[in-house]
Amino acid sequence: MAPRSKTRKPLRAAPDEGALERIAARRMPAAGDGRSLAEVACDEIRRAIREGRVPTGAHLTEMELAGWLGMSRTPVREAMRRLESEGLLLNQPFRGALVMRLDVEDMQQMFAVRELLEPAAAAACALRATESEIAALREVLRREAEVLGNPAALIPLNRQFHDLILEAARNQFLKKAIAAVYALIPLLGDSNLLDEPHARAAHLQHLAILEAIGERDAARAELLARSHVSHSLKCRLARIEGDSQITRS
Amino acid sequence: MAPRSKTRKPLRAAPDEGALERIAARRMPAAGDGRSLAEVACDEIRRAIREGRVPTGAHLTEMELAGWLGMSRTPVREAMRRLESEGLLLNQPFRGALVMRLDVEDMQQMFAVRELLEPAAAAACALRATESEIAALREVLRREAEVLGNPAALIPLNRQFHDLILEAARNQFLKKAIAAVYALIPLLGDSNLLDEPHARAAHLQHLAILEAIGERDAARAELLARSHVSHSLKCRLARIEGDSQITRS
DNA sequence: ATTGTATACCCTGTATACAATCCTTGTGAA
DNA sequence: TTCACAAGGATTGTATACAGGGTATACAAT
Repeated sequence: MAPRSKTRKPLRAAPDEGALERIAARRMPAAGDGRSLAEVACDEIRRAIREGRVPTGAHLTEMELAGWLGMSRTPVREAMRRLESEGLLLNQPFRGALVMRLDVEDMQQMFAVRELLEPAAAAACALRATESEIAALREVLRREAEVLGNPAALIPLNRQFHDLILEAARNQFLKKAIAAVYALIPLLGDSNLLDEPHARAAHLQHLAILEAIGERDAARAELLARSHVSHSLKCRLARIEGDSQITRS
Repeated sequence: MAPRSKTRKPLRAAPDEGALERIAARRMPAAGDGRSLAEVACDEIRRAIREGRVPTGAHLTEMELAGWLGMSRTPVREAMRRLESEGLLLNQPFRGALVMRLDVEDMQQMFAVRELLEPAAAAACALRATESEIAALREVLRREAEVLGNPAALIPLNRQFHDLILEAARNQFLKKAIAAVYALIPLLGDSNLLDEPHARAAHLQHLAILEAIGERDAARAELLARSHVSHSLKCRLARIEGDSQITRS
């Protein structure tokens, strides 16, 4: 089917000089921890974007990232395609990719959808969560209370709280829809939870939501979740005066 | 930040011997129509799934698909990763991929989320659509009326109607969330619109929704869109007695 | 000085070679 | 008979080679 004329050249004809460094820097597929290099690349790039080390609007090339991450273009390429489909990168055919940029209006759109989806998840959770799932939620909030001043510990717990609710809502499509929105959160820059007063407020809201869930009061859980999202947006907007990655429009 | 070592080689130094065969077997990236092979592969596989030529639950390997599509593993791999992230394929590390399978409960979950998102889109559309967008919607429905018995023509128009509403809703995140859900529609098998009575009913519902949008009545548009989705689910459920790809649980 | 054209270069898109991993299966011993 | 374990095959994960597209720049022509 492919009448290619094969002037088969040995691909390994590269001169041996530098072979030592090669071997020393040998990378196994799925190195060590079972994660593929493509996954590593994906996470690294995402993290760099979230931390602002790669500014929004920056131009990225496969070779550049491959050099930075110490791997070949193939897994980098895969990672870039994935980030593109998540919406973090904007691919320009034959010309590399741009780091997506969100303005204030985009952020408001994002929160508008979150105000739709997260309350639905809370309500479904109130209806369908098992007792052990509710116990797990309580445990997360108990630990959350202990680290309100420590964002590095708090942020994963916050994430876990939301993930557990979503899991208990028993709807893979709700999960997918929310994931599609959450994917762009790295573009928003620093989390609200870096600010301790807001962290305390958010924690209290979590407690209230969980209480409603525990009482199987779906309507109240829904309402509280909506105001939780809405409060989070207000905090973000208030902070935009500062150094956020979000461009003021 | 680009530690590229440039061993600048003359790219034009290719010897002329064998040039004829090369030209005969020429493969261009982004062949002809501007679409990359990876995109072609993605669409082909998706289509094969939708049409049931690849049954749900089937096991796929990269080489197999590469052979079928007449291209190398690289673009196929890219396509599979994309379809995996859409949720159509389930990747099993080192073991290939499975075509995802939805049961009735999954379908009900999907429609539950659509009942949340599509009414929101209709409402936002009613608030924000320009007059020319509304005119475009009218035009689509006018053409829809003419092909109610011709699914091949009807289905793209139906899609266009929903896309135009989504576009007019002016919310990229709503768009992303709905896209995440729609991505799995190919797994549902045959469209409801193959059935002319249902096509007529759906068309009438479209007209009603558009009328509400034209009158800028967001609440009514929302309500009508919800019942449109709900009706669509009922039709799907009624058809599951038959030959659907959906497995009865 | 400005515009048209050729050319060189960077980067992507694709193919293929190679390495690592997983699963299967067969063989041996308890 | 059953379990442990090793060898082998199948398939993915990764690296690299190569061709083609897109753009900028230099040079020529007006």
